[in-house]
Amino acid sequence: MSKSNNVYKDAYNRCLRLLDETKSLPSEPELGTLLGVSRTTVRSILARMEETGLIDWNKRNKTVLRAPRPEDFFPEEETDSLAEIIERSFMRRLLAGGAEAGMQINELELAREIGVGTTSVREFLIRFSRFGLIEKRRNSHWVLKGFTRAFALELTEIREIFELRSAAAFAALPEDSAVWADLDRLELEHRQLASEIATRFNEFSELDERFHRLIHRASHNRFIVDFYDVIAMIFHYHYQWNKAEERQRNEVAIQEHLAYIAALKSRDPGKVDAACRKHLKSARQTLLTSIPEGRQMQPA
Amino acid sequence: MSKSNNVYKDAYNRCLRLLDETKSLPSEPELGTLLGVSRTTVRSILARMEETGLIDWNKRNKTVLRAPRPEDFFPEEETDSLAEIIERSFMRRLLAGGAEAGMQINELELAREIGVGTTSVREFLIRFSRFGLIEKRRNSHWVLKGFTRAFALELTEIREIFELRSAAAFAALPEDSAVWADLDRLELEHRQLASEIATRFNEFSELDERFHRLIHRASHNRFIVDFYDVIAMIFHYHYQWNKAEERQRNEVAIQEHLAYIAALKSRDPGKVDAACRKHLKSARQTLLTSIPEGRQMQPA
DNA sequence: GTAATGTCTTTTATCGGGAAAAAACATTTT
DNA sequence: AAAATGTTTTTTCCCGATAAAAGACATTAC
Repeated sequence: MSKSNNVYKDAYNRCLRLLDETKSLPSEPELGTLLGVSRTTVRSILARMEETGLIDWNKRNKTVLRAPRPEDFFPEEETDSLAEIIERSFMRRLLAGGAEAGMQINELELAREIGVGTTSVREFLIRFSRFGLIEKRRNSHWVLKGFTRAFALELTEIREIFELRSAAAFAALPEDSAVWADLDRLELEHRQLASEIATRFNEFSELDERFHRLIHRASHNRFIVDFYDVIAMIFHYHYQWNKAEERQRNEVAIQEHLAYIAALKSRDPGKVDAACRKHLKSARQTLLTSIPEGRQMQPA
Repeated sequence: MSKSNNVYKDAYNRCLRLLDETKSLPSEPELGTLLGVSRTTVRSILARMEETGLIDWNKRNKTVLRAPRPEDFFPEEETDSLAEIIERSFMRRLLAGGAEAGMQINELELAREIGVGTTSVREFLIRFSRFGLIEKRRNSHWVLKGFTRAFALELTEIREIFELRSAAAFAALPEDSAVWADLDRLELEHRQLASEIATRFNEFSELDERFHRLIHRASHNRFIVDFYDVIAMIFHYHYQWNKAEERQRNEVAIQEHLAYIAALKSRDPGKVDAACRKHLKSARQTLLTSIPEGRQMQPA
């Protein structure tokens, strides 16, 4: 079987959405950039679109013949990369409970249960290990360290160090830096979301990530920027898992963000520090309350 | 070929050194713990030792018949794991120059040149990516970010944040903590090394790592502890590469460590902070001077 | 002559297989 | 009965192979 063509399927689906907007598609290289794939994949997409009568394709001419129908799309689950499938499956087990600290992780068993090769699982575990939740025993199995209270505290400690620093760096950026426009745009999005919170509260998670990444980038330090991957990952699954009071929490967070943005715009270090601290404190609280107190990691 | 038996060969060599010290070897499980391998490997070792007339092996009885000779040992290069081989080979290229920032890294080519399978190279690159020197383009090649001045500055910035924090935590540890004994032992080792600096200056690198790891552990934060892997890796290869003024540098560093240790023992936060800062500053300087000024990373 | 399309080559992502090493189970020894 | 040895099973590590995807080169269109 070797390799699934999820890249093609995902790009195909995204390309279908373009058909609604135009009467004819752009050049192959242009489509490639637009969809983030190579020309090889673009040509496969065009070939299929011609086959299914969606477009008429003749060299430079790619005329749209009809609007895409629901059945033209590939099923969602076929557009995920193996890495995403493995990650989701792994995180589900991890958060579903029964995943005690100290437990062994078996590559072969994981591979079998998910229905993929061992190589993909190995690569996933190696990549995943930087999140600090698992650890490798040389020439042997992986050990689960567990999504514990200790983990959350260690994670948020670093987050707070890094974000306070990044926020200070952000506020010190020159007037003509492009980030101020980015910040304005984010502020607007926050206000829009706040006004429609009743129906759109679940969109906050994505906005949250973009906001914090913008701030972290101001550190100009790859280790700080990369560390946000760990935070984003944890919060991503945390949000999926723990929906209790979601709307309420997000409403509070939006207001904190707006205060934080105002502080950044004031460029007053003291205000920035205070607003940042306040928000981080409640973020930590949210995370901590979702972790059951009972089980603690055993000392090694 | 599938898998090399380097674990066996390395353990065999280490086991040979035990023969000098005793008249008979301990039980199989005990040997396994001692050598850090499974009983399966222990039994392979014993089997060969019997074959080559090194021991007489009969059930619980493992009598040493003769002292090991140089030709009994497996060649050093056969005892390295594939991961180590790939890492060394990769770092040599990286530091040997000609490795410009932005350059592409080709898995297949690397695998061919080192003479290993692509899987091992891929796994290495994934593991290595957390050091911040390379980056993956989705569905495509890796990009070298380069061992640049910017890298060194970003690395040392984090190091300083983490170590100042860890040092403060260390000094605040209770009197009865085991770390104070560890620190005393390290202090002694420093003094011994200082007195024989003329002949043993190249042993400093290893002592340096142990010292800093001890301090970082006081943070009780896995992300801080793990980050020292990045520092250790960089300094390890940096030391191998840049031997200029090595003795002089190490002599200074030992004195700084001793002052740092004294400050920790005083448990005076102000003194700790000052001694730590002073040492980190000169460590940063050492690293920076070894990096050519000229080439800078291109903005993305 | 620039930028597209058409064609061919190389590289990446992933699997299955096989030897090395670990782990589990059964049996013996003290 | 605790701990060793003997035996069998399982898992990890690593390679080679193959389809998907990217990339390079050749050709054509404007």
